[in-house]
Amino acid sequence: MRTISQPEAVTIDTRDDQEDLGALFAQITRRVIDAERPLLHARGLSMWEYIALSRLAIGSAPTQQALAEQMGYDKTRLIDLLDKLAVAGLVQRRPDPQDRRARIVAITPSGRARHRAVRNDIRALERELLAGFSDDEQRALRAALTRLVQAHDS
Amino acid sequence: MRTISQPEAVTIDTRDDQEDLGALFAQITRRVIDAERPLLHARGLSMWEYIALSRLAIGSAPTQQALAEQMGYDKTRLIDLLDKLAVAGLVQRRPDPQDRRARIVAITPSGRARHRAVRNDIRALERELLAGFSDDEQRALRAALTRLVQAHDS
DNA sequence: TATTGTTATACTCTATAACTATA
DNA sequence: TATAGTTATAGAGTATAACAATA
Repeated sequence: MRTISQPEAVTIDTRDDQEDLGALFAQITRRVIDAERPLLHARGLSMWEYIALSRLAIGSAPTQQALAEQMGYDKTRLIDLLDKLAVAGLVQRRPDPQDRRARIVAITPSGRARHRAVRNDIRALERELLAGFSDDEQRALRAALTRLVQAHDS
Repeated sequence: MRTISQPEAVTIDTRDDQEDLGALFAQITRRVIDAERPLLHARGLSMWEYIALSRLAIGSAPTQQALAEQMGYDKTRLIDLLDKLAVAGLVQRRPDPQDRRARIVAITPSGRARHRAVRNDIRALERELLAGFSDDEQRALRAALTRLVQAHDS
C-alpha cells in the first residue's frame, strides 16, 4: 500500500495528496456496506429492505410515496420492494380510509423482530468498527455525522 | 479467531430510532457526491475521472491494474476512462520498457491543471459544508475519518 | 387538474468471461 | 502457466414516461 507520510500541512489547498472529504466518506461508506451486506443477506434482507424496515420501525408511513421520500428511494422501485416484504409477512399495506388512493404501510410484529435481529448484528459490527475509538470520540463522531446530515435537510 | 465484544449490552441498542452508522455515512456520501457532481461536470470530468486524476497527481501508476486497485475501480472499466482522459490530453500512457505488456500511466501538465481547478472547487464546497464546525471539530472529524479508512486497510 | 400507486421501458453502472500479446 | 491490457456481453441498479383510480 501507499505510505506517504506527510508533515501536517499549513495550507491544505495546495497539497495533491490531501484526501477529499467526499472521497473519504465514499470509501468508508463502501466498506461499511460491504461489511454489512453479508449480515443482511444471512437474514434474508437487502440493504434497501432493511432501510425500509428501519423507517417503518419508527412509525407507519401514511403513503408509499412518503416512505420513498424518507428513504431517499424511488417510489416506483419501492413497489416491488414492498411486494416482497409483504409476501414475507414483514410489512402490511392497507388502504387509507380517508384517501382511497393511498396505502398505509406498517411493519408487522414479524417484521419488527426481523429488523431488530439484523439491527443487532449491524450494531455489533459497528462496535467492532469503532473499537479503537474512546467513548468520547465515538460520541463526537456520531454528533458530527448527525450535524452533517441535518445541515442539508433544510 | 476474532471475538466480537459481546457482554456490554448498552441502552442504545434497544432504540428503534437510533440511526445506523452505515446509514449516516451513506446519506452524507450521497449528498456530498450530489453536490460535487455539477462542479465536476462544469469542468468536463466525471467523478471517477476526477478520482483517477487525483491518484495520478500523487504519482504515476506503474500499470493500469495498479491504478484500478488504488482507485477501487474495475480494471476493465478503467480502459475507456483512460481513453477519454488521453484523448482530452489529461493523461498519457506509455509502454513500460521493462515489461512490454504494461503501460505506465502519467498525468500531463494539462491534466494537473484541470485536476487542481476541480479540486479547488470541491474544497471550497467542503469548506461550505463544514462551515458550522470549529477548526478543532474539523480536524477531529477528518482525523476520525482517516482512522476509519486506514483501520480496514490491512 | 393533480396525486397515488402501478407498469413498462430505457439507460447507466457494474461484474464476468474470453481474447491478445507478452512474460 | 500466468499476467497486462482489451473487448464483448450479461446483469443489476436506476431513472423516466405513461396509465388507471381517486381526489
